[in-house]
Amino acid sequence: MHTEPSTDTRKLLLLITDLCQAARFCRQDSVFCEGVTFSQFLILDALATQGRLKMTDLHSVLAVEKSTTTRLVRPLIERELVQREKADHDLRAIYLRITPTGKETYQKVWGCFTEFAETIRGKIPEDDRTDAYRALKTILDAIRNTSSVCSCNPNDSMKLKNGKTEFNIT
Amino acid sequence: MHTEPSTDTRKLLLLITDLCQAARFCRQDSVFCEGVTFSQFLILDALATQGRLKMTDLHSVLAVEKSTTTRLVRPLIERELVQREKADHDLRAIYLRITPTGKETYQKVWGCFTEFAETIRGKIPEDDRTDAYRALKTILDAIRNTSSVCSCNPNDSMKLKNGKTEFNIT
DNA sequence: AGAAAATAGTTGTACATTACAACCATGCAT
DNA sequence: ATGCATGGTTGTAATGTACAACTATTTTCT
Repeated sequence: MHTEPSTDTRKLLLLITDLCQAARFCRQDSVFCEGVTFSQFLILDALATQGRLKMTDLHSVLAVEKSTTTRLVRPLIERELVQREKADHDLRAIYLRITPTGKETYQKVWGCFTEFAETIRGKIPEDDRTDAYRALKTILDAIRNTSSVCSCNPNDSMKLKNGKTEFNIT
Repeated sequence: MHTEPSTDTRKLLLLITDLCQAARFCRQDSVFCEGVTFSQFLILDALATQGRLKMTDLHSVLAVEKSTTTRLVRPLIERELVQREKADHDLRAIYLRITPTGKETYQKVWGCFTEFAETIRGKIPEDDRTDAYRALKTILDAIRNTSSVCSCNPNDSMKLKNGKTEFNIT
């Protein structure tokens, strides 16, 4: 059986659409609680399970740019769920540690997330579960490891976004 | 074999983390071209394949709030990739139609996306492919159909959001 | 030792995605 | 009619995100 490429492309488009919707859904406030967003929960989780971490470590946990990490962490520090510590071996680095309050909050939020996770789990036939997880992981990895700079994109200097035009006259 | 809940919850957390990253990745500019974003591509696709559509129809295609639809469509109209038409049977409704320019752009972007899709497809073992797609769909649907308002969330009035503070660590 | 390069982190800026609430115009039902 | 429902836009704002510029420190190489 030969799969026609364009049909398959469309299948992937639909899947990715669903994927984006699901991702959106998972980050909704209603999934969490205590005023903690998904990213913040990930940070708390990393700190709670791995102990003291540097900002750099968080970059890879969150897979975001360093400036983004700074901004994601900020509200946690303001709320004193996380605290900053100077690293003595390197004055540039900053360690983060979860505070006792942070730990409490983390546990509550973990509770919320567990409810959510259990509901989802309940909707996946038990027999399929392991396979489904594995399959999902395969696809997600495939997506993430695709470094696609689309070939028709040689020079996006005059990209039109939201009606605002920039002309590069050289 | 009994699956321990908390382990399984963690498994789902990791999966969802990956999911969000993948979704983010898929919407990157590098996947598309012609200055069209993922959502805009979806709109063009819907119009190209289904012909004239009302804003309302797009709400469900995109699964977003109506105000969001308005804003997503706007740049396409400004760039004249899509045009608005009054519906005569209902003066409130507005029909959208893809323009010839829009169709051209759509085809180019579809090309970009095809490249992307093919790269991904190449990374999923052929035997697994059908199963993987199905499994993914199962999980995504499970997620989307989970109406989780977490029970510890009676009143999130005192939420602290991204304030602006300068760090002072001494 | 001193200059150059690399690394850690913050801030400025900007954009994408998204929602809720308020609003306007039109259509429908009682 | 009058009032509720529907389709759409605008105001406002939160969240996530990146890139570039900058500071401060550390490392590396001459």
